Amino acid sequence: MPEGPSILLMKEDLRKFTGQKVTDTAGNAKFDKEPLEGKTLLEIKTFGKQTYLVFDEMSVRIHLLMFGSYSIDEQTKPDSSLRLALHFKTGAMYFYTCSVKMVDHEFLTAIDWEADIMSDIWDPKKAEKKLKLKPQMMACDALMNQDIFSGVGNIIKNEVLFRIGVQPESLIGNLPPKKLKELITEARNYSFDFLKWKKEFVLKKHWLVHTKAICPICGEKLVKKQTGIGKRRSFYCEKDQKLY
DNA sequence: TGCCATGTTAAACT
DNA sequence: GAGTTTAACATGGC
Repeated sequence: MPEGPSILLMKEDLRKFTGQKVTDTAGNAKFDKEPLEGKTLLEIKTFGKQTYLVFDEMSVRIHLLMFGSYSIDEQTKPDSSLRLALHFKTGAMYFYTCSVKMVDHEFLTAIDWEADIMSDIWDPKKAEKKLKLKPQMMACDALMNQDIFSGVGNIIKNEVLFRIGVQPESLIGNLPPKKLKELITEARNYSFDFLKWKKEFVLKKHWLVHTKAICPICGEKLVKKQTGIGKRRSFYCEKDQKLY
């Protein structure tokens, strides 16, 4: 389910509940849910892969992790697996298999919202600055770094690196300035392509290297390898992606 | 059936 | 105590 663009789609789905009062809560989330009852959902904010349901004094932070899911109005899974449900007059939202936490307003103000790859206020210059501070970082780790490219996940990482012809283990400091800029602009571009394809249910169809075996450019076999700090799988072409 | 994966955090190490 | 590595969590698809 969850890379940044998917989270944005979730926000769209949830949006109809903003301005409404919580009438009831349920789920096995391990915090006291009662204070939410009677509170008005003021706003829904997303930051990368995180979603914040904003109430007057507190916010609920939701992270779908690897397998999280949600549904609207109709509960599709058994009670026992329900992490959190918020009921409203007109329906309800349900979250499963996810991390749910209460956070205070200071938590929200501490977030660097300009680091969100999907945001209107996304700041590529800022990303560039952050990258230049860490020349020893591998390109694959840079893209997965949620403080720099909040919202980018492993799929986006692989596809972006292929698009710009950079081998995942290339060091940021070795990239020519032009490539570094491409890395930043394509991270955002691809995320919006991802969003569009996801909406049309054709996301997988557009993968060029992720989970693939053959390079779409030269027809050679792709390399599949765990790379970087997170040891996440990378798919790349040794011919068409240069190691800097 | 068993393995693996769109992710993060906390515990357990050195 | 710091920095680093491993484990835990949990579900669905192949």
